[in-house]
Amino acid sequence: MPELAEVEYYRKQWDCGLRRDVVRVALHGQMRLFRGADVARLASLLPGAKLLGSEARAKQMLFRFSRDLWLGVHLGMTGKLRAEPPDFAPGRHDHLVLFQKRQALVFSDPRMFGRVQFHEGREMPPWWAILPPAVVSQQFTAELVRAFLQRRARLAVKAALLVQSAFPGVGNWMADEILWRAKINPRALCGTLTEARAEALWREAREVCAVAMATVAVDFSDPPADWFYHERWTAAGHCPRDGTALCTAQIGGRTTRWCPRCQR
DNA sequence: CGAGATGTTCGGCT
DNA sequence: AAGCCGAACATCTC
Repeated sequence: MPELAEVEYYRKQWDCGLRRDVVRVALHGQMRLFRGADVARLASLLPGAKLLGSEARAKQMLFRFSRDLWLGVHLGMTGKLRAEPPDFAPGRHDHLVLFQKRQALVFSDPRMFGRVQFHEGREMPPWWAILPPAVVSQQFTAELVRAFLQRRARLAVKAALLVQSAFPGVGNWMADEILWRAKINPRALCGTLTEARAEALWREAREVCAVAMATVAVDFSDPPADWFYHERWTAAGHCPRDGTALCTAQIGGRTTRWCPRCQR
């Protein structure tokens, strides 16, 4: 589930733990989720540290603690964050739980495609600092998109939208939404897009991200009623613009839906 | 019961 | 050699 706006929503689920100490940590340290992380140090250092702040970027989150400790979380396909009462008993899929006096901060992920990273140091972790500029930011220019499309000239535009180094935070449903709004066929090769279409792609990417952040990210409410989003889930989906039955195919390795009439 | 799921990474092929 | 594609990861749901 988690793309850009959903990640921001889940980040806030741990806000109730801000400015409070971690008293105990429970984790499934042997799981794949913790690959590359020093689990022993995480478990020994976090108790006694205070949660000071958090931030979401693209599909990732960073939690900052006192004592120069940092926790990175990627939700993968099925990851979630939530808060539970302080006497919470972790279930099978609750792979990391930070117990505080008044609540337990829980990270769960049944499929375990997510990831937990642990960093010690005054500076934010290097893997966080190198994330590309957000799609909604000033630095995300039409020129940047145009250059990327040229570099990936032989790649289907749908697959291009899923490249995180170029469109950070965009996932499968957002990619389909962007293409529908820009009226671009998902199979079109990046190198064949006219300048005007490249610009439309850039503009709609920003718009979809901005509106998702204003709706989904706030309370997990649905995007606006006239979005393609609502039709793309249903087997017999129709184009919100012209009523044409939607096409379905695997493009860029992912299920893709589009309107064969207005997306050329 | 089989197929597919809103993500990433790796290995093999061109 | 860069870049593209499909498979793998592990579990749940429809």
